[in-house]
Amino acid sequence: MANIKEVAEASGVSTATVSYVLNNGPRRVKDETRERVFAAMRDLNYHPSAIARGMHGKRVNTIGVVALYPIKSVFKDPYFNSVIGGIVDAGAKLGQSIMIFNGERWMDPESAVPIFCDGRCDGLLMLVAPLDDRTIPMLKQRTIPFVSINEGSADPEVSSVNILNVDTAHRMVQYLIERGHRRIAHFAGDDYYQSAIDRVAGYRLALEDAGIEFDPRLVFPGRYDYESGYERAMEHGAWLAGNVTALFCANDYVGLGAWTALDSQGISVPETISIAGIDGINFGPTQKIHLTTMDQDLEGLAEEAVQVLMQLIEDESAAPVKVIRPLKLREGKTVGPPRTLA
Amino acid sequence: MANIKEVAEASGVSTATVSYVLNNGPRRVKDETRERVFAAMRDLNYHPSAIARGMHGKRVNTIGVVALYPIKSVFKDPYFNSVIGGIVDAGAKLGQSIMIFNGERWMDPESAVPIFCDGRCDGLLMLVAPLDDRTIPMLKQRTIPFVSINEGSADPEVSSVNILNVDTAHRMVQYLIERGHRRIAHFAGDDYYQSAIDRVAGYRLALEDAGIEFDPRLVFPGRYDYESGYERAMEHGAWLAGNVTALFCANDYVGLGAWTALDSQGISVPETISIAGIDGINFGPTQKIHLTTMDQDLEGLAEEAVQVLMQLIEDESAAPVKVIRPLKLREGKTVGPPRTLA
DNA sequence: TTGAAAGCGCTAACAT
DNA sequence: ATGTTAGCGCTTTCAA
Repeated sequence: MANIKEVAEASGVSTATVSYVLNNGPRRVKDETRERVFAAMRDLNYHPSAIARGMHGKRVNTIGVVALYPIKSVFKDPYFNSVIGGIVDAGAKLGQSIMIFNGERWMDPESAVPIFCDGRCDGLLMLVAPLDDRTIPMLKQRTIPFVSINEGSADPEVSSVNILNVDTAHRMVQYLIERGHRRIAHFAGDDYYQSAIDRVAGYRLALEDAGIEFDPRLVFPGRYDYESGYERAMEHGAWLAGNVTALFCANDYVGLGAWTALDSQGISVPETISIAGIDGINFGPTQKIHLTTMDQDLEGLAEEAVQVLMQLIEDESAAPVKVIRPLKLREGKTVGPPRTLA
Repeated sequence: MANIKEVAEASGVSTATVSYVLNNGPRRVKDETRERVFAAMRDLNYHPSAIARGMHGKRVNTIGVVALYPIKSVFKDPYFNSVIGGIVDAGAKLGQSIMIFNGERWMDPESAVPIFCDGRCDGLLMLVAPLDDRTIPMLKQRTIPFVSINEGSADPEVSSVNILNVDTAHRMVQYLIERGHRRIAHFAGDDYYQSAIDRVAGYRLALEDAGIEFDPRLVFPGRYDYESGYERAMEHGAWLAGNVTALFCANDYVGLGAWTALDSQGISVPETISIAGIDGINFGPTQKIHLTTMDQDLEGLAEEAVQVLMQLIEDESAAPVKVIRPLKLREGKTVGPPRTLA
C-alpha cells in the first residue's frame, strides 16, 4: 500500500502539500498541483490510513455503540433493532462507521471503558442500563464525548436523549381512564431500568389524578420482553378477565406477548380486556395487531442521538445537551370501552 | 491521558521496557521491574492507545462486518439478526469489537473498500450479495483477510463459509416427495442472490429425480422476505389450494408470510397445503407455527466464520478455507400427507 | 536484563 | 504557493 511519501515523490511535491490536498485545506493548493497530486494518488492507488490520522487526535469517523442491557440477545429485541438500525443509517449518511460493543466482555467498566476510549471511536452512544455510577466518571475522565440514550442521568454534564417516562405512562393511563376504564392492570418492566420504575409511577399518578384508588395487586412485576407479557397473561388471564377491563403494558413487546396469550385463551381484545403499550414498535409484517401505544419514533431518536453526538465531537467545548423526545399517542385496535364488570 | 513515556518515567525504566511489560513479551522483564511498571500504570491510570499500536501493523482487535443486502432494513431481517448476533457474541468472547458497515454509503466498492481497509479493521466478514467482480480483486489487492458468508465465490483464493444451496433445496423437496407430494409449488427468492437461483435448481432436480415433470407455472419469483411470501400467497392462495399440495419456500421468512396469508384465507396448513422452508429461523416468541425447514444453525455459522477469519488474521500465510456447513432437516408442523387433488 | 533511538503514516507549525 | 520537519504513542532493532 502506497503511503503519503510515495505520492509526494511521484507528484514532485512535499508530503505537506499532499496532506493539504487530501484534506482539502486548510492551506490553499494551486489547481495544477492539486491535479498532479490526485493523478499520483490514482496511479499509486493510494488511500490514507485512518490509523495514522487518528494519531494526531484527528477523528477516525467511528461512533461506538455500547449496548449493555440485561437481556439475552439484543439483536432479537425490537426496541434495540429499531434504535441500532436508526443509528447505523444516520451514521452512514454522515460517513461514520459504527462499532458495536455488546456482550459479557464489555460489562465491567473497569476493563471495558479504557477500550471504548483507546482511540478507536470518536464518541460513544450509551445504550446502557443502568448507566452506573462507575461508568460515567470514567468516561468523563477520559474526556470522550458520549450521549446516553433513554437512560437518563441526573448529572448535568451528561448529554442525553430521553423520553419522560413518568409523563408518558401517565398520559397512556389517562387515555384509558378517559375511555371509561377504572380497573386497569399494569405489566411492569424490569426494575433494573429506571424507566420501568418511572412508568409504574406514571401509572399510579394517573390513577390518583382520577381519584381511583391504587391497588397494588394490579401491578405485575416483570421484564421488558414478549415472554414476560405472555407468561403473565397466561398465568393470570382468567383473573384479569374477571377483575380488570384494561391492561397497561410497560412496553409494546410485553403488550404483544400479553395480547397473544389472552387471544389464545379466548379472551377477546379489546372487548373483554383493552391493551395499551409504549414505544410505537412496528413489529413488521408479522404483526397481527395494531397496539394502542405511545409512539416514540425510535429511528428519529437514534438519528437525533447521532446528531447530538456529532456536535459534541465536532465542538469539544459544546455544552451538554439534554434532549427530551416527544411521544404521540397512537390509537390502534386494542383499546375499546370497558365492559361492565361483574 | 497518560502515555507510555510518562509511565516509563514514573517507573524509572525505558519506554521499551514498558512496552514489553504491556505485551507480555517477547523480551523477558525482571519480575520486580514488571511490578514497578504495573504500579505506575495503575497510578497514572494508563491504557495504551489502540491507534498507536495500529501504526505498526499490529492488530486493532476489530472485525468489520460488511452487510450489503438489497433489503430495506438489515436489522429487521431475522436471518441477519441471527448472523450478526452470532458474530458479535463470538467476537466479544475473543476480545474483538465489531464494526458494522451497512447502508447506501458503503455500496460502491470504489469508495468503500479503501475505507474498510484503511487500518480500522483487522479483517472483514462479507455479508454481501452479490460479492461482485469488483469487490474481490480490490480486497485482495489490499491484502486484508476476509471471509465471505453464505455467498459463495468460485475464486479458490476466497475463504468462505457456506451451505450447499442446490443440495439443501433438493433434500427439502425430496422430503416432500417422500411424504407423497407430487404437485409442489416454489416461492423463489430474489435472483439477485445466487443462493435463490441455486434453490430453484435444487427444487427442479428433486422433481426430475422423482420423475415429476417440472412445471414452470409452479415457480413464483419473489424476494427473500415475509412480504414476498405473504403477497404471493394472498394473490394465488385459491389457485394454489386447487392445484398443489405443498409449497416449498426459498426461506423461512417467506414461508412465515405464506403461512400467514393462507391461514387468513382459511386455507389450512398442512391439511390443504404443506409448507417447507430453509434456514431454521427461530422467529422467537412471536412465532405461532413451527415450520418444517432445513436448519442451518446461523449462530454456529457466524461463530465459525469468526474463527476462520481469526485464523487468517493471525497467520498471514494461511491457506484459504472453504467451509461447507451442514444442514439438518427439522420437522415442524407444516408438512403433512397430501390431500387428494381434484 | 535493560536503554536509546529509529520509524510507522500522517498533520501542522514554522520556514521560505 | 509550497517545502521542511517535529512530533503523535507506540514497537522493535540495535547496543550495551
